[in-house]
Amino acid sequence: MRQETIENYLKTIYNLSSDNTVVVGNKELAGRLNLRPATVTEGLRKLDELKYVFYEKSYGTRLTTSGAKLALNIVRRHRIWETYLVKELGFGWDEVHEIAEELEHVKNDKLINKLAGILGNPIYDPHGDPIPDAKGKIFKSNFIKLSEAKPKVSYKIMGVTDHSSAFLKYLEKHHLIIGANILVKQFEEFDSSILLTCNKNEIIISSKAAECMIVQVN
Amino acid sequence: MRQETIENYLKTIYNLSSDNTVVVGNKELAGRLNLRPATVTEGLRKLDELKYVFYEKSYGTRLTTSGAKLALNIVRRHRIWETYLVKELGFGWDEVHEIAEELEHVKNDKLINKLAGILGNPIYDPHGDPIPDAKGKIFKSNFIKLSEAKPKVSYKIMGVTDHSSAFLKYLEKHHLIIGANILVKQFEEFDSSILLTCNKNEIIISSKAAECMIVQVN
DNA sequence: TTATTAATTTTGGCATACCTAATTTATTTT
DNA sequence: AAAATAAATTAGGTATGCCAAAATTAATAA
Ligand SMILES: [Mn+2]
Ligand SMILES: [Mn+2]
Ligand SMILES: [Mn+2]
Ligand SMILES: [Mn+2]
Repeated sequence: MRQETIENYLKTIYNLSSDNTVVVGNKELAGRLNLRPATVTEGLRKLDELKYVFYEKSYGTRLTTSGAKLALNIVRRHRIWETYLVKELGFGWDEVHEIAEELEHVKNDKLINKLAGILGNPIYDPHGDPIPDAKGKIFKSNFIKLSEAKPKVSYKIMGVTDHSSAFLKYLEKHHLIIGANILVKQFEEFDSSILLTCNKNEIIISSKAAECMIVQVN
Repeated sequence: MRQETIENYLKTIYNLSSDNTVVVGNKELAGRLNLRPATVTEGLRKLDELKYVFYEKSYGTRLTTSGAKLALNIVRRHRIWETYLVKELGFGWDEVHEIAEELEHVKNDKLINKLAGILGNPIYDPHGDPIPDAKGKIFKSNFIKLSEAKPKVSYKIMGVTDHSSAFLKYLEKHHLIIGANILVKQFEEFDSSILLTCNKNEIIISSKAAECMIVQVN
């Protein structure tokens, strides 16, 4: 298997398995990788042979220790590059994901560690995602999705789970950036939309948007 | 054809054809690309169909205008990255070529132009190779190989044509770095080795090394 | 100019990464 | 527990990028 293919599978399995607690299904994996389920079945069989995953037919897939190690490494590269592009090269947080998708496959630990060093070994990337350290250790936090927040509680925005330019630009337009403090006023029963205040401005957020926002109690 | 394959062919043809004046042969191209001649024959047929090259069977290959344009773009990316790695990230000139071989395929003009801007739009890379500007324009110089120099003339080292770590470390050990002034004392008839002075030290250089050093009359 | 040698191309194959359509297996609904 | 639906797998196929060995063409030496 091509190294880039392996890396994309492992990274995606990692992102879907929330810390290896959930087994990943073929259909969802196929969707994320822009492949057909049949293709993914083949791919997983090979990754299983390479001992990167435990693949149980018709059931699901988990990363092995070595698979998780590689996955964490790719995730580190991706997030370090995103951070470097934003902090050192002046890109917007909405334009770095695509570039990092390519840069993450450049294999050179010295390079990544140098970038990380220049950045002061950051723990979070521009989207609030935790950056594994050189050993693969990741800072564990107790963030929740905004869609799971409680009314009348004040939160701080810590991250996003959708990295698309469209979504990030939308957030920016409403000043819903990382670090911003928001007060959840109420949930609309009808469509689960949320009324909240941010910088003294009231705004209504769709449940879809709230699903993609990560917050922490203030 | 995969984009990366195309880029590697075009870049290599560019590097072998000295400004498109020489037609490139299959055997040499195969050697540079680490492929077999039979493979290159196929590849060139496809590139010809894509209008990136003029490929004349059993004769040789030249870049078309569009092929040259793409080639220049890859060369620019490669050399900008090499320069950035050395100047901004603290790598040695002997360790950047391999990394740049990967980074050069990351396609994002804004990124390259940003790096170039930070560097002050350099015209030469760490090995003395000219860097095409964003439009593909290259600064033309009248450098010669040290092997073609004349005795009793003083030169300045302007570049190298071998980017291997082994060669660059050898040069560094003898202070034969870019910008250094040397005086060619004499050519040894027997093996074409060169006796020269650099920083008041005498040193003998093999013809093989001299072939890979680019100089300019002082 | 005819050998001889070197470069190039052709032929036939192999492996990888995909796909669609058909089939099987698992999960929901009724 | 059937029936219906959804997910996963298998079977069969295409396109790409590579190779070795044989055949051809071009270049060089005799
Ligand atoms: Mn990203
Ligand atoms: Mn990110
Ligand atoms: Mn180089
Ligand atoms: Mn260079």
